[in-house]
Amino acid sequence: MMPNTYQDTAEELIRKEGGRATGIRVKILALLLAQEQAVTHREIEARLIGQQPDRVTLYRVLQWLADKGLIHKITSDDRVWRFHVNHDAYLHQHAHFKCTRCAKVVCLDDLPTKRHLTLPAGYRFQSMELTVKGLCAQCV
Amino acid sequence: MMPNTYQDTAEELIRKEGGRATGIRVKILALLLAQEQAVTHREIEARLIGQQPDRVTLYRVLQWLADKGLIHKITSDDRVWRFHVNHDAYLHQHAHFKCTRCAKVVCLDDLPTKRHLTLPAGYRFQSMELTVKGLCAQCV
DNA sequence: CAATTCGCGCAACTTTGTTGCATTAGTAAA
DNA sequence: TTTACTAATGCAACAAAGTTGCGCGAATTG
Repeated sequence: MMPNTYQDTAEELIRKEGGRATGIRVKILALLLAQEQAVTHREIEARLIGQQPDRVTLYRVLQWLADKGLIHKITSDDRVWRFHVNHDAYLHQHAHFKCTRCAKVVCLDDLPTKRHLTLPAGYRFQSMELTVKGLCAQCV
Repeated sequence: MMPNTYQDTAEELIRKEGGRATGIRVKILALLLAQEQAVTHREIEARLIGQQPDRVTLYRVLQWLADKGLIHKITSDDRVWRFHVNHDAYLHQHAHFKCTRCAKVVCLDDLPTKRHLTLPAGYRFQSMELTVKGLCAQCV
């Protein structure tokens, strides 16, 4: 289910950022590398079988990974952060999809161009967050 | 600062929805009618001078107003709901702008067309939430 | 192998929002 | 105006998500 490659990749990525390759850090990042969809703090906690990690540590590891740009945090309307690995395709800004039935969140490839938007006078654009809602293939 | 008209309008709108024109309901909706930008629960609490409303009541009034379509809830990355009156211009779906310095949130007029988005096969579109981030005119 | 210090784990706290229930106060009818 | 009905309020307690402080252990470096 989760080959060693993920563990190895995780360790390599962490070292490349100058961090210590802690057991937990490696396990968390490896787990994230193996996920298709974005996962919540709770889901990660539940899937770290065998290992029962401290909640605070998990929060801090996730924050660290996000700060280093290895993963990204996703806002949602349920006030829960979701996390997803920054694959090459997602290094740039991209939209997210959230299923209104099963609450699954996945990353979409693109973002509509910003020139379709007009901001009030004097406002400066920095970035945009787009979440598409609907039904995923399993819930349709 | 807040003419009676807002109170009167608020009372009228509430009755039109079949609700009781309670003192607090009227005051809250009147306050929202007077706001340019979207406000948080906390901000409303602070601005309801003289009246020190129960937190729970405030939450319930806001939820009721949202359920009746008189206001709308806005999601944000700081896990705090913001509320804004449904003026005519905002009855349809629209985008929101959030200032990354002062955290101000305002409603934008439009939403880019959805035809620029491609969902994975089998996924069904329902709606989209777009938040533009940047600096507002005061913070530039 | 020893020293350093980064990161973990525990405890306590904060913020935001919700639920249950008794009481109050709008509203409409007498 | 008074009465009766019930929607809505206010209190207390709870819940979920996330944060802060701090001592200790373990990953790394020399």
